[in-house]
Amino acid sequence: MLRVRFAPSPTGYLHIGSARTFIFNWLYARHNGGAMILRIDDTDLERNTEESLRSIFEGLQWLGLDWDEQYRQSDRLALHQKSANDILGKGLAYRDFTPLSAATDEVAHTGSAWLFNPGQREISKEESDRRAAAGEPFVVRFRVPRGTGEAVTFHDHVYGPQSKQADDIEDFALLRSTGAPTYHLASCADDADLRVTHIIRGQDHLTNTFKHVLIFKAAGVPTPEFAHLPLLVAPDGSKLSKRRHGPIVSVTTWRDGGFLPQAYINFLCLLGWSPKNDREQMSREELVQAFGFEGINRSNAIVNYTEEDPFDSKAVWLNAEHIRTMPPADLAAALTPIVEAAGFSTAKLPQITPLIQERIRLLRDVLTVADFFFVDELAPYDSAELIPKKGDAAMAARVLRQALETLATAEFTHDGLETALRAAAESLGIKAGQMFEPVRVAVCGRKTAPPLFGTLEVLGRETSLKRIEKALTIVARALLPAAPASADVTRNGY
RNA sequence: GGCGCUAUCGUCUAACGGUUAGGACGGAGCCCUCUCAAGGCUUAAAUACGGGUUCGAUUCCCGUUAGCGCUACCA
Repeated sequence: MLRVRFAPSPTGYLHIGSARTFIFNWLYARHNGGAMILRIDDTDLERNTEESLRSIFEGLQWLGLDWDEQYRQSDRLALHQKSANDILGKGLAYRDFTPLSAATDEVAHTGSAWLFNPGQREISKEESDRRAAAGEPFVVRFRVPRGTGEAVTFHDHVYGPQSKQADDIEDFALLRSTGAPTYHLASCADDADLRVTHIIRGQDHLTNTFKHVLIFKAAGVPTPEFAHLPLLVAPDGSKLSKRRHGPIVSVTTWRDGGFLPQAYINFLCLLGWSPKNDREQMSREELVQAFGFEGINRSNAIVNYTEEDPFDSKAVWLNAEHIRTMPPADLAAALTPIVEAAGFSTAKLPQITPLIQERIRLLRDVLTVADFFFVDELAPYDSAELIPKKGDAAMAARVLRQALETLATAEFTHDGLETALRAAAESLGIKAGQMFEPVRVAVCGRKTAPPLFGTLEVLGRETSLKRIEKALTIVARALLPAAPASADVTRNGY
């Protein structure tokens, strides 16, 4: 049975890179009918926060991907300690009694790589046991084989065969002086105990894997398969961090920015993985179907963003593609919480949605693209906006008066409105566009808006007429001769 | 410093050792059109550098350069 795990440590919000690691693990599990394990790696008591834990679950919940089993490392300390003591008992690890301060000084002053503290490896079992029993503090270190010329090797499903001289690996810690396990030990002990068959994680763990292979061998358990993922980095190539790159590294920022989870997952998958057939927009099912280690890339991928454009343009495009191709009813449902949060009624959303579906790229765009459907009173706009191309204020006034008359009796359907308004334009002897433009501005408050007939239909006769009347008064004011008495008004008007 | 990994358009990427180096986003232009979108068409834009191996290297090998990672009693 294939088993994979995602093991975040609750020391921050859910990071975009972590989300992708989760997604790749999930895809691999689902593609192969395996089990997905969520393990909270909370062995660093000092840095763990409940807030962070909440944020991780919040992010995963939004992605909408499930898992089959869930564990918390802090519940499993006994297992970790037993594992470390087994290795110690076999003589494959040793106690290091070097005081913490002395050790750090050593590291700081040494120019070359630190490998182990002098003298500690040679302490006899008897002396070691005696000093430990006497209460002297120590850390348990792995006894990395030295001077034997042997290499630690493993095969990575993404990076291929990996090898490193044991002599280049330092005697890393297994247990701290508090008795708490280190990440390396806890991670391996749990992976073994949970029978994880494939470890899929960030490439930042590639060199740690040599240590892990050593631990698995020492523990006498089968070594899992490995697949390391290229990292997600900032445009300057540096690691994405909240401090340097801001909220863009947090999954919730994308959620709040108006991304569909499916589109976000789709985008993340395309960063460092390719289906190799030029497919871009893919559903969750298609991703599960297509996913495999063969498509994973080896070089880091940049998440493109700028101050002005916080979201990668490809992510935005992909989101728009998903929005355009989803059933309107689903889109309306996705839009509902956003419209509600803005304090508007969602009653007309089902009719509004088809009009904006191919015009919004992020869900929150509904608030800027369809605002005029929701408000009672249009925001003030410049009277000049009402003047049609190659026309003047007088033409605008004529158009609006005609529109008032036409719309008072026209059938309020898309086709009925189109016929009526086109006929109205003809009767005025102007181009259709010259007719539509003032009406559009009158009912939408701006020139850029969804198609006019559908818009009028959704707005309804009453609101449409009211807004056109209002526009007419605005034009009429602009048409007033510039009499001395109204000079001030005119000047202020502009 | 030591060790490890990586290197194709601005970005994401494709290319059994043989292609006019392909696609997508973004950019530019044109078409369609009631505005905006969407859609269609066109276009600019890349194999980091230097050596090999080979009839032939984006592809294999070596070196250089650059970037990233690890080098903690963090994960």
